[in-house]
Amino acid sequence: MKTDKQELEFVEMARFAKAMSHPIRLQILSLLSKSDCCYTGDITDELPIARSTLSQHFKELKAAGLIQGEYNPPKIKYCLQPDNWEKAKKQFDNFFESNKKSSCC
Amino acid sequence: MKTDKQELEFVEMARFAKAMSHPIRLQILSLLSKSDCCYTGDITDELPIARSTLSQHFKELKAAGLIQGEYNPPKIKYCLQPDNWEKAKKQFDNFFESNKKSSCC
DNA sequence: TTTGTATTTCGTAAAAATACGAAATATAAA
DNA sequence: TTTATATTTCGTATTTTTACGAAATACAAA
Repeated sequence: MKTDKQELEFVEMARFAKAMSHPIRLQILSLLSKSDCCYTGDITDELPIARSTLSQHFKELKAAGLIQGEYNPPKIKYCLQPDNWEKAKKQFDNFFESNKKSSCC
Repeated sequence: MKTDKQELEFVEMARFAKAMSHPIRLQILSLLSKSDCCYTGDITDELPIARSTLSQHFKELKAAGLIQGEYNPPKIKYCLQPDNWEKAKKQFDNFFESNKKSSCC
């Protein structure tokens, strides 16, 4: 069914939205992009939050597929995950586009 | 400071993202738009969920400012909230736009 | 006035998110 | 080998989210 397909799409999009539903995580994503899409510095210099908490946020962004990390202890290099990033962008674009503000209200 | 301004923007955007972080709520938003941005029918016909649960989802969408409802008991007419809808659209657009996939990864 | 309809609020329970500090991990540098 | 560095994992506590059924609400129609 077509409906089921869209329902699955919504499930996936909701997962991206949830990953973006915390200010810290939006800041992380923004930081990653600003440093040419990757970041290696000490990110707690930029964010007022415990390291372990930050690590949890990274974990969630990774679980949602929005970022990826190369681990070379004691450093890690975090990057946006280009494919899913593009996918999320398209889903949101499309969602807002096909749900335009109309004149009915 | 400029940073604080952006932080506030992220707080607001995170609120929109959270409102959109559940498949049912995405379906609701989608339904509203498809029925010319408003909906008056029995929405539980379309969604496999208890009425009270649905009502909670409506409440959250309302709290986030994405929808509005005219209450004429026993019916309610739900509509997208055009201004905030537009605002959310722009925030997401802008966020993905300024965080483009680059060639670094 | 009673009945029907569509919705919300209430009470409750279970699961998930958020945050922290302490300890563990893995490598580089001294 | 010891020390320093950046990060994760663990244990824990608090708050928030999600879901349901039962009861309440508010009006229209019979």
